[in-house]
Amino acid sequence: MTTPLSGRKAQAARNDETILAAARAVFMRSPGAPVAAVAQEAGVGVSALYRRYASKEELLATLCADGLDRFIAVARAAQQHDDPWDAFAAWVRGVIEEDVHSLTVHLAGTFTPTPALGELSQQAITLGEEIFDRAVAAGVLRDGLEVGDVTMIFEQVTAVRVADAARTTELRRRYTELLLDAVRPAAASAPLPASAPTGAELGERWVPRDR
Amino acid sequence: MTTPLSGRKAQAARNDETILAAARAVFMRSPGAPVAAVAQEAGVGVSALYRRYASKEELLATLCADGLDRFIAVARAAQQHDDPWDAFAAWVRGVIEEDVHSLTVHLAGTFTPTPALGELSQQAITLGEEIFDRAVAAGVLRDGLEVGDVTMIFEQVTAVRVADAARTTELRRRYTELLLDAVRPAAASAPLPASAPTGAELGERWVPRDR
DNA sequence: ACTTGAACGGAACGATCCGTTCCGCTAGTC
DNA sequence: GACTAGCGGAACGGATCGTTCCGTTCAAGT
Repeated sequence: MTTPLSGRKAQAARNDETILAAARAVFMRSPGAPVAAVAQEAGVGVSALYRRYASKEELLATLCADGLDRFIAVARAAQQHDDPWDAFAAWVRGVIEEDVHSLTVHLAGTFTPTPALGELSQQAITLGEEIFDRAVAAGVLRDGLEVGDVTMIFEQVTAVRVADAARTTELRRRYTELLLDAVRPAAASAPLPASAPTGAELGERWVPRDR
Repeated sequence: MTTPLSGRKAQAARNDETILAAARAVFMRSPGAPVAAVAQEAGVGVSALYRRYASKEELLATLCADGLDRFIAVARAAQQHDDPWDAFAAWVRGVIEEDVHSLTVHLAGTFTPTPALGELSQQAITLGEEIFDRAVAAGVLRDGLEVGDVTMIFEQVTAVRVADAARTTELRRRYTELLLDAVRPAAASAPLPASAPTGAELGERWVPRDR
């Protein structure tokens, strides 16, 4: 069943994806962007958008679920590696590459979470723990490192951003490798100070923010 | 000359510092905060604020200059270390500790830069280069690392933030040490990909942003 | 004691932004 | 050729925020 190039239905169906892609691009760039910016990026009017989503919040929730899906897909693919370190590195690189962090955590707090989102997020967390624990068991991570640290690494690399999008990707790759090096046992010059972020600390960003 | 506890002049002088400190705290927490938030944090009315600064922009510029001053002070202090690595580490730790990055780069682009600010910033850059080059000459940094990378490290660690301020400081210390480990020669498993950010890329954030 | 005015608190104003709705048009479809 | 799903974009209403303004207070000067 190939979609015909013309016809109203086909056009509308194509718009579905165009709009979602535009929303992803825009909100990744600036999480607080107005709805009109998404419409402009997609080359459509605002009404095309509101025909599909009842509100901005619903669009954001959809995007967030989409991000979690990607996260889970990346993690599952990474798990296929035989070597625990390769799996770990593939997971980290993949999450950064797809900019999944911007799509999830940065959007969290801008809408009231749904139960479905909670389940997806729980699944993502579990997958991450599996990959991490395997790496720990294999002794390829430095002492004292915990899963929460990896989340913070995502957060930190995601903060790398310059005007040019392609260059941003390049730079993120650079610091991903830097941090992957940092996380190996050979890098440790002393125990890390303080304690890794707890699940509660990482979870607090899901509650709606005041500002 | 001790300031008397009472008297209008004394009260006003005390307010000067209270307001600046409040502004620092508020804008470090959220760079786009309204003026009223600063007034509230300082426990004064908005008019006390506008008596001292002609506009919000002027307040931000003052704060930014203050941040650059701190940066320069930290760098000068770090330079006193005999050991090049100690100097480098002290510089990085100090900048993170004082959260100078939030005070400068995060505020940049929200106001039109003044020439004086440009000079301060140039001085800060030069100081950083001196410390960095000394470390490179001593061979205590991994191959391929450049000064621009250090700025990005500041940016990344500054992105670490949780609700509790004290805990944020702790966590930032943790990742500062992680990244300091990463920049040492022992950590290098392979050359870093891509190239370090150029001066132009780092400078572009000083031009006023559209959003 | 009385006046004065610097300093201030906070309400009010006006501009801007943004989510959402609505109206008129277009172009497939029957 | 009439009908209507889908759409573009102007218009609306609410919220936010920088700035101004007015009434009040209280230390200093007489």
